[in-house]
Amino acid sequence: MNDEKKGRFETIFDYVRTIPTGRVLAYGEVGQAVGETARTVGWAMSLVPKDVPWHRVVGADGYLRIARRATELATEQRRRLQEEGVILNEKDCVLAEYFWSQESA
DNA sequence: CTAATGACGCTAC
DNA sequence: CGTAGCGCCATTA
Repeated sequence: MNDEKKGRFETIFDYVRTIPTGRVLAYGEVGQAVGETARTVGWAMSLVPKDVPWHRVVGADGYLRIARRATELATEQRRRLQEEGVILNEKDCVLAEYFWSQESA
């Protein structure tokens, strides 16, 4: 245990795992919560394990920033979100009401 | 140590 | 509304 040498990812992964179903968060929001920047979060997402709901992480404006690099993954992410009850706009944009807030519940 | 990259965020044009 | 550039930080070569 204690493999903290893996990097800062562990902190980010742990936070993403705490995201409830039907809710989403932005890279910057997660980064701010763990004390890292959006860049670091985005990097961690590329190495995120399967036990982490990476599909619940979207852009700060609610759009799937991933679509810019991997449109195929964006389609899969969009499908997963809808299965969890998250509705997306015609532009693959998540409604602000789906953004999760620790103080909101 | 330097250079390049990356699933970001924002401003500028 | 679309594209480009800068900042910011971590990882890899």
